[in-house]
Amino acid sequence: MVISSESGGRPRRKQAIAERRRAILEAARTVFAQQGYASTVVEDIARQAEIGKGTLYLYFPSKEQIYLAALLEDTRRLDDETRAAMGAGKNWREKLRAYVEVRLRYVDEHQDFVRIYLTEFRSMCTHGKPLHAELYRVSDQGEAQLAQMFAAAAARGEIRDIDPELAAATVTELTRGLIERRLRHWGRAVSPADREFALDLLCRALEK
Amino acid sequence: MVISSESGGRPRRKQAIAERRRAILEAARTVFAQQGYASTVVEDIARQAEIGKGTLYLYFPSKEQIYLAALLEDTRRLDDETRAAMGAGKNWREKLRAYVEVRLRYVDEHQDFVRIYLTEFRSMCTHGKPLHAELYRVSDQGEAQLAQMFAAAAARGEIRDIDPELAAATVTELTRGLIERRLRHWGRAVSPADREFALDLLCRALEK
Amino acid sequence: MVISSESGGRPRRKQAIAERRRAILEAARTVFAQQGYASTVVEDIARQAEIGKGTLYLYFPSKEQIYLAALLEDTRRLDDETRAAMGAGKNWREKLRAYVEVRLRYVDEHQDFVRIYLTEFRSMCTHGKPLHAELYRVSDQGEAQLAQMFAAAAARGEIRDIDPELAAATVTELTRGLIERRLRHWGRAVSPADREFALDLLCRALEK
Amino acid sequence: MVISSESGGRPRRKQAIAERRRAILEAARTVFAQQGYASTVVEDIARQAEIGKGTLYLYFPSKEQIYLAALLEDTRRLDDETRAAMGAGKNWREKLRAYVEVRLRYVDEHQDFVRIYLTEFRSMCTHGKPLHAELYRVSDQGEAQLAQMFAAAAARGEIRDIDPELAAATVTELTRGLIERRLRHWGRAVSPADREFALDLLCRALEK
DNA sequence: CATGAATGAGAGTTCATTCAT
DNA sequence: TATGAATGAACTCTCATTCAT
Repeated sequence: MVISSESGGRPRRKQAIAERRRAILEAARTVFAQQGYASTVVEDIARQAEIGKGTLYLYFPSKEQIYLAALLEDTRRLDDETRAAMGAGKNWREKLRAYVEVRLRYVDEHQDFVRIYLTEFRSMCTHGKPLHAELYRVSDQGEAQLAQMFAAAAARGEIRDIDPELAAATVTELTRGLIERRLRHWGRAVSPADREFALDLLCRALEK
Repeated sequence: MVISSESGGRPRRKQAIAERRRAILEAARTVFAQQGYASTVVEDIARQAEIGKGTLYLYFPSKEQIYLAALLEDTRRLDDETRAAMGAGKNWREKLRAYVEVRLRYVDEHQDFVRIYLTEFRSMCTHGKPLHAELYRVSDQGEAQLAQMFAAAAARGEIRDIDPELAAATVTELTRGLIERRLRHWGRAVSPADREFALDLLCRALEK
Repeated sequence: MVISSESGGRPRRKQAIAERRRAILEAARTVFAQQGYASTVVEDIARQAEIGKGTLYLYFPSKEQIYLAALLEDTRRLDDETRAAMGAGKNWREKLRAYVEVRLRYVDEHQDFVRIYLTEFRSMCTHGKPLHAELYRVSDQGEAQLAQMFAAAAARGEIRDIDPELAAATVTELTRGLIERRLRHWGRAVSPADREFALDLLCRALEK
Repeated sequence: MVISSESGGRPRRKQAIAERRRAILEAARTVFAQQGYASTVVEDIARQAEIGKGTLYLYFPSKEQIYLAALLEDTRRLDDETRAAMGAGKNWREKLRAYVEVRLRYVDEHQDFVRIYLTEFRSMCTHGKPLHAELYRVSDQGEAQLAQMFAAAAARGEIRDIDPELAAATVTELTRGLIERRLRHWGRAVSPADREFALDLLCRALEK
């Protein structure tokens, strides 16, 4: 096929660039997750992505930006999935369960990202680094959704009258705990029990 | 020259060395907490400790070991205080509250340590670094105590029949959440409400 | 396909190539003059010439060769103009004035070239780089003409009996001084006074 | 001798540091003069100075600063010598001759510096680089002295009534020409004749 | 013929660690 | 014992040049 040379050429190029970016980010996640930000050498990422060191710098301006872009991309995906899953829930219990389950599923499928997110990213946050404001925003979105949901449920009298933001923070933290445990004892299949324990605990504490 | 008695001279020396080590660790904590592990330069620690850079290497073999030693020392202290406070509690509720309150108090008094612990340390854990096995052990001790306590309470029928380790992990995570929130929004005095919310949630979920 | 005649097709091509080369050199001069050799990036030249970066390498084998070619071309032009102007002079005074004025005019019209010539080029000369022997030759030609002229004038007894080469070198240097001053304090319109001062000085020193 | 341990120690150290700085600058001059600024690699300077690459950075913050410091040091020395020599001259002719001779002598003794000064430095000047204001100042001082001298001589009616600054600039340029010629044709001992030609020319042009 | 994405050698700089004093 | 000047391996990032399209 020789059709679409002029009209298709540019989009094809754009797509190729996007593809390359994605590949680099994928490689970066792998390496960052294995070695951490500081120990990762730019050349490692290039090797993992099977491109030249200089090529990286055609797609990203610095090591740090690669890192942030990798985080941002995955954070967005996680947020999208969370939003979708919670939207499908019919009541607060289902939505709560959806939130937790999406996140746990994400760990299994994107172990690298989560490993980075839980450790390196927070470390960077704590120490001054301004980072992408965008990343912060997306990062907090999940919790914000939970808070809204709790506020609505409380307004309808479906749960006790609690501070929705506190409740949301609590859910976030418990979920993070589940994730960390799964990340640590990889393979040990206790996760379902863990999850049910946490969900049960939350329901008992929130319901009227 | 007075020949120092074996039994008197050596201990004195040992004590002086221990004192010096402590001073170095104190300085290290301050600097690590402010700048993070990677950004901290060995010379910063030396300057903060008001000693020469080379002198550091008489007391510790590497930057990393200073870091770990600083963490270990404080982790031990925290564990000691936790043990003492929980011991003073008369029932599971009091012990639980003691656990949480000791840790929250520790944040206020040792902000530096906690900042390191919550961010940098976890980052190191996740990535290969074997670290001190000792540090891991001490670090998990608090949670082990909680688990024992829950097991005992369950045996006595004071709480529901739950997996004590899961319960302990949950408490750990909620407490960590409280600490992070306090660390992030320093000054915002909502912390007591946060704490009571968490404790209330735990009690509701655990009691029969 | 029309087989292009050997005699007609090729010259046309050659001309097109020469045209392209000239355009590249023009662009190169602009950029080199603004940023200096070291700070200039090959891509800057390509952009200025409105062609692709790779295309440059079809016309010149390296950045350095572009630089030298740019210098050579302009040096040749300057030499041509100098020769013509001096040829029109009727006696040594007029020829001398012609030499100086042509060069000063050249500064105004080819500021870029002169800027490169006075600074970068000399730097390269001094340090090993063999450069184009051609460039050296053309570059010295103006001075050689002056020397010849002084030798002739001395032979005719119109000026003192001085070493014509020394006199020529002196003229070269004074002219270069005028040019540098003009280049530095651009706009300050004292240049005519400067010029007359230098010419007057030379005449006083040379005449019998 | 074991005297002066406390009281002499610090000054000795300061002196050692100054000595080291001087040695580095000496090495830097050698290398810069041979290869030019751009082609010189920091490691070359270190090797020439017989120290480690990192050690350089204990004494200077950057390659550029080494360069400037080398220039400044020598420029100061040249200015000092010029001032002294001109001060010793009893009339404008002697002072003028002193100026020229000091500078020519300097070339013989500090070939490296002069080579840098004449080529690289001017190149840097021309292209934006702010540099040490100090370096500019010192650099212009010699010419300023000449101008003052001519102004005084003109006021006393010893020379024609010319613009002293123009005259000074002219002397500077002629001297620079002498230096360049000497630098180019090293060994060819025409220099005395060159010098006398230039001086004779200046005197003829300036005197009443 | 024209292009610009890809490359990797090589640059300046930092810093944990050593060791002569 | 205490020191900090010295070190060089290792880092991130640049850019002249190539070559598949």
